[in-house]
Amino acid sequence: MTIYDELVARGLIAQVTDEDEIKELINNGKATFYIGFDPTADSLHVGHFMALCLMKRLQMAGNKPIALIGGGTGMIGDPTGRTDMRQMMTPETIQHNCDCFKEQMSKFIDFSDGKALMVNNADWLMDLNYIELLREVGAHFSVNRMLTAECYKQRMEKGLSFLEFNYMIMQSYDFYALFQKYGCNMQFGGDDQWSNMLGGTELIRRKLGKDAYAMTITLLLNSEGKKMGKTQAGAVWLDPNKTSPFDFYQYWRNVADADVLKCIRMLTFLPLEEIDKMDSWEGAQLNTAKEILAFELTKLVHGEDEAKKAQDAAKALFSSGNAADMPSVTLTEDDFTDGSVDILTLLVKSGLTPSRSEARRAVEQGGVSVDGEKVTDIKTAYTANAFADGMVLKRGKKNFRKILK
RNA sequence: GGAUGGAUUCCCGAGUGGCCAAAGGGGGCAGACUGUAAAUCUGUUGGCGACGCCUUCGAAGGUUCGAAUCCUUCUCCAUCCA
Repeated sequence: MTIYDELVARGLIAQVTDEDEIKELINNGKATFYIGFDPTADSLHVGHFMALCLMKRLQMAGNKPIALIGGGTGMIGDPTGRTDMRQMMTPETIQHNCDCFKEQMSKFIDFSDGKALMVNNADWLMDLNYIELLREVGAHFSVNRMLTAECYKQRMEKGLSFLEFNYMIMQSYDFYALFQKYGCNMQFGGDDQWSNMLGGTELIRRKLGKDAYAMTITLLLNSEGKKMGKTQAGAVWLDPNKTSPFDFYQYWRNVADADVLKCIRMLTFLPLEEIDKMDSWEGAQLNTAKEILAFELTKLVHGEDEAKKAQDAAKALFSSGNAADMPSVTLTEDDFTDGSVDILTLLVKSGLTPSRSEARRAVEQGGVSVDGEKVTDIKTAYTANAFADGMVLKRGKKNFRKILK
């Protein structure tokens, strides 16, 4: 099976500019492709992970990836898919984020011996001269056409600043610059980037009279049409300090039935034959599929050891309610008043509830338990020796914390 | 630059002097049911030393016994005109 066919079978490909040409290139390892990452936060998240996996797949097939960090485009902000204006980031923040991205990426992609490149578009975008750019690049863009692009259409209602309007031009310029500098002949990106990417291929055609290609990756949406990898608390991060391996595991362990197979197919490196077998699974059996998904992904991101730990912890917690590896909190002397701590303080201290009011509610509604015993009185208090072996505090069905002294 | 409309709690959106910690919906959280799923039903959803107190209706002032509501200035946004 060729790499292209595999990508199709996994449902990763959304749109392509020239299918035959792209097949030819990537199947034979002749593509030098880039994917851009805008440094909007100090860690990569699940959305980026898809792109990284794709890079890895293509790299394994002999193609050369270029990871482009958007130190320059980050200064502008991509309006795509947003209804509000982006918060402007300071150059310092952007730089910091770029550094974090670099570090995380090098864990996934092999950058040794020129097998892959990492570049920052600040290197060429920051030095652009306005008048020159207008003459050289601006002349090739039709405002009329740009306005018909989906990403701008939405914003026509809510308002779009000239700053953000230029994002497409910057991204197009990136492709043009990479094409010339590194012979980069293909761009990949999320499906929402389609119009920005076409801007690049057009620019290359007009400026240089040469062909370059673009391909978009299917956005990972759940059955309700929302982007996956987001929780109420925010994105699911790849940085273990921002999203612990356990939480990361749990996120995938809890995906909806309707989404499991799609996720396994798109995100894991399991062989397709194996995945096809799971296709017939139904009902409770899907629970096993979720375990596989969660384990595989945690392994990819945090390594096998962490994945095992997360899995063991999860299994132990949900069966017996106790486990060695679970997020823990250690109390200090200061947390005790008159030698004891009350349940509300414990809930807040452990981070299981954000405020005492919510802690109170949780207890009153019967959602809190300690070592498997439901707590019903908000005045319940514990002395230091209750924590001798570690206390398992639980709020709701899925939030556990081990409390130590 | 001018005219008009607007900014309310996590989001949408009511409220136009006291009965407003602010309707309704969405989302979230908890409970029941389950398979750590979905759907459904119920409760809950600013904070706190909690039948009371404190902070919140874009920002800052002012009027008033009393302001999300009235006045002034400012900031931001949308639509139309230039």
